[in-house]
Amino acid sequence: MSDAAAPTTPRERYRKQVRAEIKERAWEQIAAAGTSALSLNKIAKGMGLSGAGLYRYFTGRDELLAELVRDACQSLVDAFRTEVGRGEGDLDGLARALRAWALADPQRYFLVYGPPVPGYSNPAGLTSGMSEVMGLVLSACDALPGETWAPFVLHPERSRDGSAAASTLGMAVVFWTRLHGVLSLELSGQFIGLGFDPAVLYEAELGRLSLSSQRT
Amino acid sequence: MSDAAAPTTPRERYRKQVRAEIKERAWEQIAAAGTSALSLNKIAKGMGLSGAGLYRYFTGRDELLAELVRDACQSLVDAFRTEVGRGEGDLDGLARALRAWALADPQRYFLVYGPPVPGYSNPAGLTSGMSEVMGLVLSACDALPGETWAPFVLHPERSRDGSAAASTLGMAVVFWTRLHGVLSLELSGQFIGLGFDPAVLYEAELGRLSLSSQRT
DNA sequence: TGTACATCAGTGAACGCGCGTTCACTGATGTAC
DNA sequence: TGTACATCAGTGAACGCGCGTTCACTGATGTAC
Repeated sequence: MSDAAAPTTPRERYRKQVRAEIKERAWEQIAAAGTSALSLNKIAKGMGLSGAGLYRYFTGRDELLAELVRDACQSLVDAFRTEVGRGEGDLDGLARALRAWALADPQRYFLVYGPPVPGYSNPAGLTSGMSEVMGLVLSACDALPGETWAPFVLHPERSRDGSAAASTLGMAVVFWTRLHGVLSLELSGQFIGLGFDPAVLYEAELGRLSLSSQRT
Repeated sequence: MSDAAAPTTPRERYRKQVRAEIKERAWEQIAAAGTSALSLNKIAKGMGLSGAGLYRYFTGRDELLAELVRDACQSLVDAFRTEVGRGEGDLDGLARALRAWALADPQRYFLVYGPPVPGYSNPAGLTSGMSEVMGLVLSACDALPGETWAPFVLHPERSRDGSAAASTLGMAVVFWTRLHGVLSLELSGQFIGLGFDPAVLYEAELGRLSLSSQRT
């Protein structure tokens, strides 16, 4: 919790603080009406600033958006790391952390895993945070008790080179796509009125993942 | 292909034609830059009309958007029905039709199954077309050779009332969420640069669905 | 400790833009006698 | 077949709005001697 002993002047501290509040209010806007509703002017007014004042802290809308995406990724990494730190870094733990993180702010989830935001190219260079997320999922898959993930191998002809990682990687992708399938439909409100309990669906898919691993 | 013998006056025919062109250009805009980029004025200019001219055909942006959503649903229903008509109404046929339909216009897919569009409330009343889509998937699940879908039953305590539909319904939901998981991530470009072939992933998930059914 | 200067947060006005939408109006197309 | 009228497609100008962004400027905060 304690900040690093970086020699921060009062001004630098103030800048960080204001930048943080700007981003906080940006998240509120996004949570309320989606990414396209993000308005620099409204953020400024909300903080008692003139619209132009924001440009002391961000060079423009694009930079703000880029940093929001980065923060979103980092926040997911943190959630996963916390889970790992508590000794819950197995597939179940990560899956539940993922769902909790997504439900806490659906728009943030879609900013990372949703359709590309019109003005910005997020999937261009895979965010460094995202590769870490994948790495944690891979670790969890690797540590599973099941003997083989053969059913999830994608390219059998490629796994011949002795790399046990091929099946693990296939497993991780299935983990990702199946949970995303339930989660994104839930966050989109597609289950409303259909009588399904999204939490049950999610746990059921998760259980089926673990089951197929314990089947020797 | 032949129109119904409705007594259409030339004017009515012309109106339908212009409305159709408006929607066509609207789809082009959405395909190019997402739903939020839909601009009535640009559509009008593109057709050589003044911006105000559009209001002869749509009461406003909302009505146009609503009709686009309806058309998108109907188009998916048509794709499914065509597949059924060709005798390919099984799970595999529907799944492939779904993917082809999605790839033909990713934004259209997201308009139906994606995050709610800011200004419009699509999932309020389940579109009548969507319930038909679900119906066709249910039929396909029901016609599967497997003896039981027990692994997919969601609420075992509820399926005690002899309704065999409980397991079928669970199966249909899993069909939906798993394929959506792969498809939506593919359409979002999330697989780019990761070395996966989305088509292979999709077929693999589909195969696993069928496999678990053939296991007595 | 006090003065001179540089740095920087924030203002207010303006720019150009595109949006959805309204309104009074023109001109062509269809209808009724 | 020709005339009088109603319907309706489309225009052009305007309204109000909010957007991102720039620019010259003010006033407070920090720094150097």
